Amino acid sequence: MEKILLVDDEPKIVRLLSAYLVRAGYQIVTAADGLTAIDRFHREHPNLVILDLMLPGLDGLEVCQVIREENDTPIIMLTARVEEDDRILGLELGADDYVTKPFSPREVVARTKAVLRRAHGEAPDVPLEIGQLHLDAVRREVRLDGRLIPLTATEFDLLHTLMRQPGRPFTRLQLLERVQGYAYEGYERTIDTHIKNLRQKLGDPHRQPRYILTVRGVGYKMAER
Amino acid sequence: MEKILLVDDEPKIVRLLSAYLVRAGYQIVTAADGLTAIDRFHREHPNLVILDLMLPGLDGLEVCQVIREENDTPIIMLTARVEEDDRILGLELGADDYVTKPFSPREVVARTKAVLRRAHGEAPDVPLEIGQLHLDAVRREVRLDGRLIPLTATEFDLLHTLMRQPGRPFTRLQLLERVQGYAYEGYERTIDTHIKNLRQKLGDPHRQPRYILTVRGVGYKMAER
DNA sequence: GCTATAATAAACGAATTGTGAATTGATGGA
DNA sequence: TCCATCAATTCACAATTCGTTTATTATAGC
Repeated sequence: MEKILLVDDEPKIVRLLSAYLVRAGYQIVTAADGLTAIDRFHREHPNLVILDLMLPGLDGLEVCQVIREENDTPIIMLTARVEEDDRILGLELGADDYVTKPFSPREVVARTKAVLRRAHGEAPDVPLEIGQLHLDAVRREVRLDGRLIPLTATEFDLLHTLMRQPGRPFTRLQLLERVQGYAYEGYERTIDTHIKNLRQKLGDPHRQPRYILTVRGVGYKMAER
Repeated sequence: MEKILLVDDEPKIVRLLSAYLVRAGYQIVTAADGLTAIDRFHREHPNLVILDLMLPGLDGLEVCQVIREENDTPIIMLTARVEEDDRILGLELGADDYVTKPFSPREVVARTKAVLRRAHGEAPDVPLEIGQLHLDAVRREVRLDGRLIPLTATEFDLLHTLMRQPGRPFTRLQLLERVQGYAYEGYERTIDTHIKNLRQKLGDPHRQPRYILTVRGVGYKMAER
């Protein structure tokens, strides 16, 4: 699980962002001032730092510099509105991304994901192919024998997950998490319905399925070819 | 993140352009006179220089020459004079583009993007064509069945983004980023309204759209032909 | 055959999108 | 400078689609 160091002196913002980030599956460590931030950084070795520009004591820029001198941990800066703060103009942030206040928590989560993906050397969306079943992740299209199969967003994500690791069985819980995000709360058997619909669209009878195989007692898996 | 050196002696213009460029995702370094500009240039190694023609001390042309003698960093000139001479002179001295005052910040951002794209050897602004819909990125014109369709700047950028990769769906967040700049802060569904207006202008009913297709659960995409 | 697990169909409720209208902000001219 | 205009954004509500749940039937494995 990836660890994020969240540095802000406003408890309200820390609470809000923490909630969203935890929901998105990250582990959160917090600090309310610059010195604590650097201490936590050394102790915890976070995968990413979210840093408010204005902090008591050592401010965000200084913390940013200290971190940069040590390693390449990605940094996202939270800044006041650009137009109103001349300090920002011509400033070397040294950050990987920044978000201006007021921001939406969703935006911060989105940028966090993007920055971490970049940092990991994101896996490119290679076209997947199993038998006559082709999936293009960029276009979000699935073709069977060359014919376009219209899928809903959920069905597509489900199939995509299965096709990325053919032969590996996924539990319903894993599939639910993948499809609904980490903050799932629901009935495992929802997946069954999606699988049913997928099989129908793919003309894949459950009796002798060509593509989506049932793993009794576990969940489902993709045929290997 | 790309770094831009912005050289102008009018603080108002520096503030205005900085705000727009930061919003567009660039990192800004500023200078108010020619000598400082050259100093900053050496220190900061910007990816692009935006240069006012008239500067105290060393003027823009001279700064341009100095930079050109050293390397190929792209230069955009800002000029208040309208005479042809200056334009030609500036271009002869090695400026990659020029903008005459009074200019709109949007235009400067647009040219900045274009010049940097060119500098990276990326695809030039080729005319795009889907069915009877033609888009000319250089002239920022869109024609349907040969008739000019007047679009706002945002509508144009949105359509341009979609048309550059027909068949690929874009999320509202991706479109917002593209249209409002990197540091967007806003409501995703603003995009819906722009799409609605675009469809209206293109005579593209949402029920059986010819050009802009809705991808439910994802966003929008351009038809492929 | 018995039991646990999976498949299916149908009904309900939640989420997404389209749209008109109101609001805010920028731009240009008198 | 003030006003008129246009663009961009936000909001509210209706229409639609999709996801989830429930109930029932079918099946696999012991």
